[in-house]
Amino acid sequence: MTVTASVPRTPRAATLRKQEAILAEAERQFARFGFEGVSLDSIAAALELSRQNLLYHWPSKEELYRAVLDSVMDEWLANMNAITQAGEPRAAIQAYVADKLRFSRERPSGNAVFTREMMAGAPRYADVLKAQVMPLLHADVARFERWADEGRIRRLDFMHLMFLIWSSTQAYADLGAQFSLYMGKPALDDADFERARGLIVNLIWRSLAV
Amino acid sequence: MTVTASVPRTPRAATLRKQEAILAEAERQFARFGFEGVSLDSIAAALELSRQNLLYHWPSKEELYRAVLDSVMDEWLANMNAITQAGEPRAAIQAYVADKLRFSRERPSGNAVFTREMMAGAPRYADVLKAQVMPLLHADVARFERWADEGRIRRLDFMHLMFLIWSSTQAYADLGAQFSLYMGKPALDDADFERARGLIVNLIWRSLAV
DNA sequence: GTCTATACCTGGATAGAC
DNA sequence: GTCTATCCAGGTATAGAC
Repeated sequence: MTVTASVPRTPRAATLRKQEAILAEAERQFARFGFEGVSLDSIAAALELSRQNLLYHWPSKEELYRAVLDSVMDEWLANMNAITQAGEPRAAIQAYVADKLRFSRERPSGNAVFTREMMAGAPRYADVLKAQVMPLLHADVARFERWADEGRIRRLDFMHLMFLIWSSTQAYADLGAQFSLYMGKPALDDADFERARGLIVNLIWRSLAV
Repeated sequence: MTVTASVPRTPRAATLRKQEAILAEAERQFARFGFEGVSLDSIAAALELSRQNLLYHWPSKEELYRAVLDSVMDEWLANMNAITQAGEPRAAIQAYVADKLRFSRERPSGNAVFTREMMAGAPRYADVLKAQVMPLLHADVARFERWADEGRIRRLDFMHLMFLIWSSTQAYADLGAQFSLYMGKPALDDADFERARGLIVNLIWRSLAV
């Protein structure tokens, strides 16, 4: 009899850690090059794995891609309740913009994967976007409308306002590399995000305030 | 002797028209699926050409891709002088936002190809972006600074203001399909662009006006 | 200028040994 | 759970006939 049998060779924790590493690397690469621009080989190579090993953990490239999107969506949904939860318009704007920018700062790749998917017409994720994002958007717009009805904010085109908030904050994830290049620095820092936050919030609030 | 020899079989005009058709189709496909997501076959098929014929007109896929970017850049540079040319801040903002949105409306694919390239870190076009776009951006910021010095506008962070103008207008090209889907219509129409223009201009001017 | 044929490679995915 | 071997589709690009 050997002692090896009693020792668990591949603890579940290690496997989970590896799968998370794969997800993270996949997210990074999909963000830059899109679904078709990434090969399983390039993901595996970055982690010093073989492509075959990677396919052991996910049945296909597409499943891996959807797993990345699911993971981002989970975090996004957990963070993006700012407007509908807030009881007060100004606080809602401040919280929403700050949350969105923080998400852009902390998970730029995850954000960019989404943008790419949407630019392509969401061929692999339209169902989730329509089921999850669209209702949130309409709820936010409705909340603004109610505040306008109550005379607490001026009435703007709130749908397009949401598009502006969304695109101007998202850009700090998708185009952060370009922005920093144009400003002559290696990467965006906390101060840049703080300046962006201040500018966006002030711009919006100056137009909303009665 | 035959008469055919005296008749030019392939007039230059037809060739040019074909090359323009190729460029246009390539732009449309690169916009949606990115450089790697597009095959020469799919471009050729859409034009009812063979891939080989396509490669007769351009030496390689990469050359075709750069030709698309060059073509977009030419038009962009011709349109984007609004701020530096205007003598008056409010007119400058109005013209700039209107021009940028019009460009998003008239050439959404061209705009999207650029966004994709920048998201990837401009692996195939960084030289041109640095040489052409960056000086324009800094000139625009400098113009705002001068107007602020003269007390004609309030001082904001003009670099980030440019980022906001850029991203919020660009979104109507890159994400137009998503926006229209969220609004429950088949495509964005003139009224949508007009609403976007009004919102963005008003938002900015309310913060700039002294 | 356009076509057929072909070279050559990359990439996703499966089978099976260990 | 990881590796080697292999299959096969699709892709870029070139050669050469017409």
